Amino acid sequence: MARYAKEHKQVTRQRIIEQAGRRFKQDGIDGSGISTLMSDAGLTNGAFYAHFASKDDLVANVVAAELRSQVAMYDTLRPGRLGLEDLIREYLSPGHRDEPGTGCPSAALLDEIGRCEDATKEAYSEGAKAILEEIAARLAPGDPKSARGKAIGLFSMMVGTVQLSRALSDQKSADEVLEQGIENALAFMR
Amino acid sequence: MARYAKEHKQVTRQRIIEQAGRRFKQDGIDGSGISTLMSDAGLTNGAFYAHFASKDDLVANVVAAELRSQVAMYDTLRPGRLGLEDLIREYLSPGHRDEPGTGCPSAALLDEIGRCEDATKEAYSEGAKAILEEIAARLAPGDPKSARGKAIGLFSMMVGTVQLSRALSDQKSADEVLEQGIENALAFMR
DNA sequence: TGTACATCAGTGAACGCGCGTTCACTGATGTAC
DNA sequence: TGTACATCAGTGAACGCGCGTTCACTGATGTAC
Repeated sequence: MARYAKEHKQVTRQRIIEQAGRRFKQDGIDGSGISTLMSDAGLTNGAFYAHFASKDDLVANVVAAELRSQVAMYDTLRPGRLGLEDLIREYLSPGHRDEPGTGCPSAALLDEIGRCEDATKEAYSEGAKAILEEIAARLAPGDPKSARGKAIGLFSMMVGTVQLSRALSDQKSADEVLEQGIENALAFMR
Repeated sequence: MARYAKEHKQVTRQRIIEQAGRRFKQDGIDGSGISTLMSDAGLTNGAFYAHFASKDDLVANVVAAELRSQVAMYDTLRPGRLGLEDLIREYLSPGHRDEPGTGCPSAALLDEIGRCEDATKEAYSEGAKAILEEIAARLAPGDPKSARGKAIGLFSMMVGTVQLSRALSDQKSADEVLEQGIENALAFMR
């Protein structure tokens, strides 16, 4: 292999983390093996431990990165409540439901994260806190502190609704859940 | 081994299903192996295939049984909205959060169920439908049909809130999520 | 009443496989002289 | 300018282990005679 530029290894590391995020959200954390993860990143299994101390170490880094990118997404929205409404409609869309790999990590992995080791839960907690702040700031720009409780409810409902829709076997019910979910979320945020 | 009464094998099968429900909810479906599941039921691994065609077959049966017992629980509640309020407070309690093995299968496994094969998702769908009907009937005894949408929102919010509380690493935030969750659920059901 | 046999839930060892992890090695490059 | 060496990201085979699954066997009982 070539002797690379100084950032090369970090770039590779980021690629592994990014691809692992996709794979975890698609197949679950327990459902994704190191060989698959590395081959997703265009590498072989042996290189994994040059980048991470263990699978758990990767998981914590992936969860941190996934939540960071979720937080960043709030900056791309229209300002205030309008942006939140747009987000709700996109979040509770068939497109998001049917593409977990590129979607919300909470919708795809939240119960599994609850069973992970502490470092992963810490990474999740930090990201979740930032997301709740983003939501609260849009619900009540003047007083985000008091809107925090409502943000928790809105976020939980959105996550639960997508998970429910994904778990239903008939598309008609699954679609109904999403449509009702939009109404419910919009009603709740008022 | 003894030649048992006619029901004996069915009793054993039910015991396996019941114990597997606990174990799945505690360690995840992917996280629970056949040997562990059978030893939980007081048996050895070899006997498994006298009861089930495969692990997937067990999973579908466990999900069906878990949801049946969730539906049955609604009959033990106080009638109408009062019973629903009691349920919300118990569901969003630290006790429920800290004991997933004896708790709600949706809170423990919903995203994993979304990745299961169709038979499991069908079992889940049927049970979820019955639960939503129970909730809707209590929200609007006169017109449960129109309350179905609200039932979806209430159920999703409760599931998402418990998952979120379980995923947080510091107990203070985790408790805050549950407390706010009760307020949110009670506000939403009005 | 006593013996031989059929039943069948459950045992436990073994199967191939993929898991997470380790490690001796590769080979393209930059550096030293 | 040309050659020898150090670097180090990545390779790929191997480790022990637990997975889901199979199967020859056990042994306590009820039944047949």
